[in-house]
Parts: sequence; structure tokens; C-alpha cells
Amino acid sequence: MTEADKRQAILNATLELIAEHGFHGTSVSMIVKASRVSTGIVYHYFGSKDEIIAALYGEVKGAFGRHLMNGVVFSDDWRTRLKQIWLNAFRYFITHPKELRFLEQYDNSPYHHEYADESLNRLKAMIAEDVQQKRIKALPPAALEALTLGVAFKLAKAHYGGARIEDEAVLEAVADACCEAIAV
Amino acid sequence: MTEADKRQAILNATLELIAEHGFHGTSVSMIVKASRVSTGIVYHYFGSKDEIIAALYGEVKGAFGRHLMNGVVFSDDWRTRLKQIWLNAFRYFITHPKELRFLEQYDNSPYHHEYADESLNRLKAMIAEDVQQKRIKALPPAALEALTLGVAFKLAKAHYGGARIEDEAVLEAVADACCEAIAV
Amino acid sequence: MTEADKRQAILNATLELIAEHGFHGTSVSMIVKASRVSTGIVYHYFGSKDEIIAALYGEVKGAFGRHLMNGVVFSDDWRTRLKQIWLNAFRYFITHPKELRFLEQYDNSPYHHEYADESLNRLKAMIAEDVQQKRIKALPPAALEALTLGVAFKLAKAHYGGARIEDEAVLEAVADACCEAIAV
Amino acid sequence: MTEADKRQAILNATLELIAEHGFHGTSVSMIVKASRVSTGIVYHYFGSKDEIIAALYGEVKGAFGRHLMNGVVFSDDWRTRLKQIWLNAFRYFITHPKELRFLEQYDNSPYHHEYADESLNRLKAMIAEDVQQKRIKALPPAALEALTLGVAFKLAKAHYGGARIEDEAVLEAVADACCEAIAV
DNA sequence: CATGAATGAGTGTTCATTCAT
DNA sequence: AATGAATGAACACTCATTCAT
Repeated sequence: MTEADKRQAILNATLELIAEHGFHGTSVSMIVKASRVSTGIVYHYFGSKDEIIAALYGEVKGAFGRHLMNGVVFSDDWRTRLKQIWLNAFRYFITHPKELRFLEQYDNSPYHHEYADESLNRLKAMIAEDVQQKRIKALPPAALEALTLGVAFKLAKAHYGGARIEDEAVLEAVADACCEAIAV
Repeated sequence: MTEADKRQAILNATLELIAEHGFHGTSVSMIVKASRVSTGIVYHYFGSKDEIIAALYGEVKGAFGRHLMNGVVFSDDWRTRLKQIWLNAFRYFITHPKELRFLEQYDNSPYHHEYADESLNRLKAMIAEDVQQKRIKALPPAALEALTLGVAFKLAKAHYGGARIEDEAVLEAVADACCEAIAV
Repeated sequence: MTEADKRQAILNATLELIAEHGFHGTSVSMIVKASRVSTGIVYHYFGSKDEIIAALYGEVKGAFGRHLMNGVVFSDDWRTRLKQIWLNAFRYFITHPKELRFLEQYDNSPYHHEYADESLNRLKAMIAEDVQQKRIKALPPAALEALTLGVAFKLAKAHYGGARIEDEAVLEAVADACCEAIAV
Repeated sequence: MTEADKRQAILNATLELIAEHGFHGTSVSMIVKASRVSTGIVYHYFGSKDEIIAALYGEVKGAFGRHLMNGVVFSDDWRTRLKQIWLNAFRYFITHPKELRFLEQYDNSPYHHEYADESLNRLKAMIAEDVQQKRIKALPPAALEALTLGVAFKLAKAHYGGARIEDEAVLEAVADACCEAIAV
């Protein structure tokens, strides 16, 4: 097992455990058991429990950002692009329940501090451009995010809460609704 | 100090502490110190730490529900009604940061189990009626909630994260955007 | 409910609870609930938890002593008398499981201090007389007790442990064995 | 201090404390203080307080069983053998007061569950053989045990209660009495 | 590099007892 | 006489972190 393998084993175990037992239900000794490494090695690669979690957050947020832009064609019109991104976000969470559980816990914890990765920056730039071009409303970025990705996130949470949306047409309708909300 | 006072002192201290230190950063002994009661009395009024939190959730959710419907005139057209409710929700959270912090932590914890209070039921009935009358889109209730109250909730969180929206006109614009999103 | 009734209700509840949950599994608050009196009244009639238990011990030991001498005819020969007493002891415990459980716990606890009631004194006098008359061996009283009542007690415990002795003839045989053990 | 030393230190301290303060008068923190280890290490070697006690029971019962058969010659006649065993049992308890106190508390607690070690099994086999050969009475095993080891146990308890039996001749006489009790 | 034994402050909870009403 | 709210020390147990090997 290489260094990278061990780091990854620890992060994987942590994600799994936090998704199942929650943030404060996951102890370092549980992580040690699940990842089949020794306590010492955990503290060798990560300085503390918090550091493991911060690293995991970076990894998950990064993976999410990369998925977001999948298949997005920058020459398409803004609605097509946005719908694609919206559906990417929703589908990422639907297919990655553990990541969703982790993210929602992290974002609502005292740990949280803003984190910007490259993909998200590109998204923000794209939206700023569309605002400039007066294709979408000149609302604060936070409002635009709430009206689009925020809705996808919320709906994915509801999905796991039992309100499953399986129908593709309904999904498209919600994505369209988000477009209408911000279209000029 | 009467019985009701003590119960309330415990709940107030708990709200304050959870808002500041988070869910698992708040110990019973911290609650005891902050509320100036003895350990024993906490367990006299509440069977466990979880019970304190559940009671607090009921209280906060109830207060929120009552605020939601403030000034809502049922004979008004649906947009007026919905905008009023949306602004009520947003303003409640803006003026009750501790309640917001608590609620978002609770809703994302393993504690969570659906809770319906009367005001929220009335809101749901109202929306069902509007769907029936084909005034708003026939989307699943979870989707409609995500596109309206979900946005208010998300924006309030962003508010505390630094993305303050002080301008009344902007707020109205976001509320309008939510209406457009779901309008037929 | 008179004073005596309350005292008795407390003692009955205590016996029941200790038999079921053991000595340290029985709290004053459990006694309070089971006996339908208030905490204050418990401490009014008994100075402490230990005092309740000491009073219960006196009551149980007294009842046992009275049963011991049931149907014993002092003019009978010593074997007849002793067998009667032995069987009385065994049967008392067989028909009073809660008392047995309580007694064995008390006798093995740091609470224990010798207790002599009148019936037991009479028994001791009887035995001393039989020793004097050289009908039974001149062994120390403790040894004679171990060889007779001690066996009945032990066998009753085994009875609840699963080694049930239902056959009357076997019982008589054990009682006879005890007589043989101490007969000159 | 090696691992085995620590385990043993914990068990020794526990035995000492339970003998003096009783079962429920012995807290984990008392064990920690007396054995000069940290709280954590107690839970590292034993999963719970109950586990410490169960381990101690196994140790004590095992040592007792080994002592029981000291110097017993299987070719001797049954009386010689039984007297030897009886005296071994009595002397073990006389010289191991803490073990006696512990054992009597354990056997009368809700913890208790049958425990068979090899020495005790050999003893049972021996007795069964003697019954078969019609050397001793065909009474239930529980009755035979009560009439023999039960008496030794009871007498040892009385010993600590003040009824000391120092005279070797008396001791032999009681052992003989037990033999007479069960001899055909 | 790697291990896991060791630490001890901290956790949620219980409980015998007191005392204002 | 009677109540039960109130107390706080004590309980069994956990856990992030350290460090000798």
C-alpha cells in the first residue's frame, strides 16, 4: 500500500462513515478500523480529525465541480448550458448519496469556510457574462445560485427523504422553471 | 423562577449554544452552566439531551410556521399571497439567525423526522389548491417547495455567509422570480 | 392510607424490586413509583435507603423465623423436630422466591450485620439442649447450622437455579441426611 | 509494566475493592486509582466494568478449582478423597477471604451464569461414579453438593463472621459429618 | 515509516437526599 | 403530614491525540 493509497483509504472510510453515522457519530477509531490502517498513520498523513474532514471536503467539492461541467458546450445558448449544468448537479447528488450527506453536514457545521474550486469559478464567470449580456437578471450571485443550483441541491435532499422524482420530463420541467426564474 | 421559566431558560440556552458551537459542540454541562440550573433539573424536565433538542425544534418550527402566515390575506391573488409568505420566511430567518442555524443543523442530522405543524399544513393546502386551479405548475410538492421556500432558506444562509441582501427591491425581485418559476 | 399502610407499601415494593432488579438496580425513585407514595414520605418514615432495606430485612427474617417453628411439637424426638424445621425452612423459600432472593443478597452485602429474632433464639436453645443431652454432636453452633439450615437454604437456591426437587421422598431423604450428619 | 502486568493489576485491585466495598460499592474510578492505571487503559483491556468482573470470576473460579484437587489420590477410598476435597475447599476460602467475598457476591448477582471448569467437572464425574457404585446416596447432584461443598462454603463464611474454627479436630469432624450425610 | 498502548478530560446520565411550599 | 422540584457529586464510558517502541 502506497502513501497515496493509505490517504485515499482513510478518506473513503471517512466518507462512508460520516454518511452513515453522521459527523459526530464518526470517531477516529472507527476510521482506523474501517480503513485498515493504524492510528499513527492517520495522524501521520493528517494532522487531526478536522484535517481529514477538510481534505475530504476538498476532494468531494472538486469531484462535484468537475461533474458539473460535463458535456457543457460553451457555444450553446445559455438555457441549454444552464439546464445541462442543473441536471449534472442533480444527477451527481442522486448517484452520490454519501457525498450529498457529507456535504450537507459540512456546509451546516461550524467547520464550514468558503471554498472555491476552478470549475465553480468558471461557472461563476459564465453567469457573470450572461448577466452582462442581459440574458439573465441582474440579481446578486448568491440569489442566482439559490435559484438554480440551490434548487437542485434541495431537490436531491428531498429525493433521499422519500420525495423521489423518477420522471425525466418532471426533472426537465424543474430545470426549465429555474431558467424562467432568472431569465430576463 | 417558575417551572415554565426553567424549561424556557434551558431551551434558550440550548438554542444559543447550538447556534454558536454547533450540535455536537454543545454539551449538557454547557447548557447547565448557561441556563444557571442544575444538571438534575435538566433531566427532570427533559428525559435526555435529545429530548431538549426535539422540544426546541418543535418550538422553533412552530414559531416559524406562525410567522409564515403573518399578514397573508387569503382572498388576495396567489402571487401576492406567495410573495408575502416568501418574504415572511426570509425575514424570519434574517431576524432569527440562531433559529436558522439550529434548524439547518437539525434538518441535516440523524435526529430529523418529519414534523408538520398547522401553519405549514395550511400552506400546503393553499398550494395544492393553486395547482388544481392551474395557476401554478403541476410539479411535485417537493419541487414547488424547493423553488420557493427553499430559495428563501438558501438565501438567508448566504446572507449570514456574507452575501447580504439589504436592498428591498432586490428581495422583491427574487420573490417575483420564484413566482415566475412556478407560474403556469 | 394509614401510616402503617404506607410503610408496608414501601416495604412490599422494595422487596419486589430488589428480587427482580437486584440490590443496586433498585433506586429510591423506583420504590417511590412502585409504592405510589411521594419521595418525601419515604424519607419521613425511613431515614435513608439503607434503613428501608434494614427494616425489610427484619420483617423478612421475622416471618421466616415464625414459619420455621410451624407445627413443631417440642415433646417429639429430636429427629422429628429437626426434620420438621428443615422442611419448614425449605418450603418457606420455595414458596417465597422474592424473600429468598432478597435474603441472599442482603447476607452477602456489606450491609449485613447479625440479627437475632426470637424464633431463631428458641431454635438455638433447642439445639444447645440436644447437644447437652448428647443426642447431637458437640460441634460449634455455626457448624451445626451449616449442616442443617445451611443445606436447606443452598438447596432452595439451586431450586431456582433449575435443579428443581419436586419429589417429596427425595426431600425427606435430604432432611434425613442432615440428621445423620449431626446425630451422635 | 507489561500488558499482562496491567491486566493483572486491574484484576487484583478489583478483587480487593469488591471484597471490601462490595459489588456496587466499587466504581471504575476506584479501580483506576487503586491499580494506578488510566481510565482509558481499563477500557482498552476490558470492554466494560462487567467484563472486568467476568474475567475476575473466571480467574478466581479457576484457581479455586485447581486447589480443590490438590493432593487428591484417585485410588483412595471415597471418604478419604472427599474429606481431602472438603478440607481443600474450606482451607482455600479461609486463606483467600477476598476470593470468598467476591465469589459469594457474584453467585448471588444477576451477572451469574453457570461456569464449568475442568476441575469441577472431574469432581462431578467422581461423585457420579461413587453414586453408581452405590457408595454414596442416589440424591440429585445439587443435593449432594449442598451437603458437602455447600457446607464448607457456608462454614467459611461463618468463619469470617466471627465463628472461627481453629481446631483441626473439629474441622475433620465436620468433614466426617458430611461424609456420613451422603454415605449409603 | 509504522504501530497501537496509553492518556485523562470530557460525555450523557443517575440517584440518594433535601427542603420550600 | 405531605409533596415533588431541586441539587450536584458520582457513575460508566468515549475519544482525539501522543509517543515509546
